[in-house]
Amino acid sequence: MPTKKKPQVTPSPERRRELLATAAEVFAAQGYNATTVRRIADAAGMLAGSLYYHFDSKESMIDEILSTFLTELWEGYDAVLAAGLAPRQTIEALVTESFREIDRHRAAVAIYQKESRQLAAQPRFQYLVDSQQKFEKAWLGTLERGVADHSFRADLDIRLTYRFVRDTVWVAASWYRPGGLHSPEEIARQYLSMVLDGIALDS
Amino acid sequence: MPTKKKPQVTPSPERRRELLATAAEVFAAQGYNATTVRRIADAAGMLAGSLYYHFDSKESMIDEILSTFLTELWEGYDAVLAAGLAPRQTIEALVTESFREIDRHRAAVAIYQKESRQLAAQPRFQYLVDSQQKFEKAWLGTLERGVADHSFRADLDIRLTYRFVRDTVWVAASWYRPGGLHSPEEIARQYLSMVLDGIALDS
DNA sequence: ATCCTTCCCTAACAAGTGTTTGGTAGGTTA
DNA sequence: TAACCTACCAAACACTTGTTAGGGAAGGAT
Repeated sequence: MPTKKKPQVTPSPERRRELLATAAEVFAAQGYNATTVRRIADAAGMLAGSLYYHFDSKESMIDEILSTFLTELWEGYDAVLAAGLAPRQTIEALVTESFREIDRHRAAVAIYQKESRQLAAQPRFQYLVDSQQKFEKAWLGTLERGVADHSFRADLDIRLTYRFVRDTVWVAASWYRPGGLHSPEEIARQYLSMVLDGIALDS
Repeated sequence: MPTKKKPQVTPSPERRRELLATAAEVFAAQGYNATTVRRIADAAGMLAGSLYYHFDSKESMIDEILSTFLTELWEGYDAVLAAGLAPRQTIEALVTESFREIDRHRAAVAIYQKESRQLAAQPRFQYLVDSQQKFEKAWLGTLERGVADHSFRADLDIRLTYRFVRDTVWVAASWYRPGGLHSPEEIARQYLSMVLDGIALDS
């Protein structure tokens, strides 16, 4: 069989996860392109070349970081969407789940926010496009159902509303630090309160 | 005087502005670090080295793009803040002004969003930190005044509210395209309606 | 004692990076 | 006509980049 022979090495998955975690931190802090493999190796306490025992490229590092995150994210989302909740309750559950994911995958979310648009252009990262479409479908659909059953206002541009809700949730990853004053659930509660009812005092 | 002698050349300011505009587009599309000077030169129809007749570094290009944008932004903001409006009207004016700036400086805003955190670490870009602090002061102060005079809800974490309002406005630069269906003022109106009154239908 | 596997190091590579230097075509001024 | 200025090109520079190849130390298995 004259296929490509992978080198006969078997790095431990735990070590890989450790290295991916530190790589994710550096990517999130410096940006993917601005991050050199030497910088990652530094943070991991080894030399640049040694990373290639565990990964075959810098690109597959960010690939694994993002795909792992998205897999977990969709586990949560699919569970919510399958629960058959009313529109408003669905939005509440999705937002809460999102903040939990930000809590668990802060670095990955930050990377996703910054780099996904660029990466999505490459065929290798097609799953980013797929995920984004699925994402839009879920949120837009829920909002539309909510307008139909009079949970949500009908006088707003629905796409504008979608982007509004989506962005307000995910940009939180840029400033959120786990272990802060507020739990993910508390932040979700306040965000939902603002998004649903507004910050103005009705008089 | 044994100081550094600048080369005795005088590029035209109009050509500089043209080149900065194309550079800003490329920076916004590809990211600052991922953008090579050869790519900018390509887009401008010249060779990489020729850019150095007009600018002395890639860094001073992004520097000039951002500082020009911030100067104009603060002209608008300062006018609003000096008008002595009530809190709610101040917020409305600031948001509207922000969307006008996004309309005028779409590329610069996108660059600012993506790169400012990184750049702010360098002494050369200290003005980014200054601007961000002034920004926070203006918005937080207005929100606090609004809570005091019962324009805004008092049951929300004020810093969370600040980040919420700030982010919802500026992330729009990532998807906004001038000449679209909605004018900046129309987008501002809808955003304000959502932020102030929420997307839920009060029943 | 030998072998094998895991994990990292040393040292280099080719390609790409921002930048510099010297030159030059074409227009304007003297 | 000569001098000059603007705006660019051509070609190289020093350096950084991601990546590879070969080797070796440690430890468990045989």
